[in-house]
Amino acid sequence: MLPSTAEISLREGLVESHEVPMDQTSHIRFSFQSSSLPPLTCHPLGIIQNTLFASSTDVGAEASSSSSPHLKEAALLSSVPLRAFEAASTLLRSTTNPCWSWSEETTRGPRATVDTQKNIGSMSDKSIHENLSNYTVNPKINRVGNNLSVGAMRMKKVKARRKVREPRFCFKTMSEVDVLDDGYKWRKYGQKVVKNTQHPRSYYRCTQDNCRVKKRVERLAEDPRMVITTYEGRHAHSPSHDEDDQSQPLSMRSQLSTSFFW
DNA sequence: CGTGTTTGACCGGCGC
DNA sequence: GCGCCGGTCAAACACG
Repeated sequence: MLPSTAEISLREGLVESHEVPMDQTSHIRFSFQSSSLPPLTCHPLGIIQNTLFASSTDVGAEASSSSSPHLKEAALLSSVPLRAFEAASTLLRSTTNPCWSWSEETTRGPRATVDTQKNIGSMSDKSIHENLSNYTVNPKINRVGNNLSVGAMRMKKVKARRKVREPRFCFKTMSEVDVLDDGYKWRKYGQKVVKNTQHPRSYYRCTQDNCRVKKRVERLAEDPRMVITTYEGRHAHSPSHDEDDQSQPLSMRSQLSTSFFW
């Protein structure tokens, strides 16, 4: 079975060629046709997290001072994060590979409190996407009680502020293992059996300090071979493999982390 | 002993 | 107001 390919024009003069992996263990290959850079490979989950959530500031800041041509290219690309996101999205949508599908939320804003709690395991891809993209401000979030103490009111305000919605997307893949290696290190903090499903939902948090990214992992009710991974938040750091390389020069580290950015 | 997992309790939002 | 339910906490536990 040959990999499906797609070419997406990220911006004028730069075309990427992608190969979508045929199983959940292989990686997407990026080749920059209009540059002399060698092809890059990375795991789709890593791509999506870094592409979807990468801002031009955090990727670009390191990259601009880096001697790594890949990171400089990444900085260039990250100046058009939406296009890059569209590219990755289009690629994964267009593939006929049955192992991969995803649904995403492209807008950012205050977190809703209703739809986030729906059982996506029993939802279709379409309804998952609709739910994710239909989040709106819940007016109750900003309401503070009239007869609360100042301290309590402050707590309420803190809570309201914390209700800022993190970007999230869910990703469905056919896999025997529940937790796919996406390059980041996770700690499990809960497991719950949700209604009308036989399989429990697991909750994970990124182990990195000051990183509040979470993910949920569950099996699709209708098809237990499918794993639904829902990410919430955006990593403010490189994947955990790189931690061992902190003693190395920046340029070296940049090169090592390149495959996770692009 | 440090780190990660398990699991019952608890909390808060939502619908009725 | 109350009950349901998803999400989180944290103590106990397992393991290297």
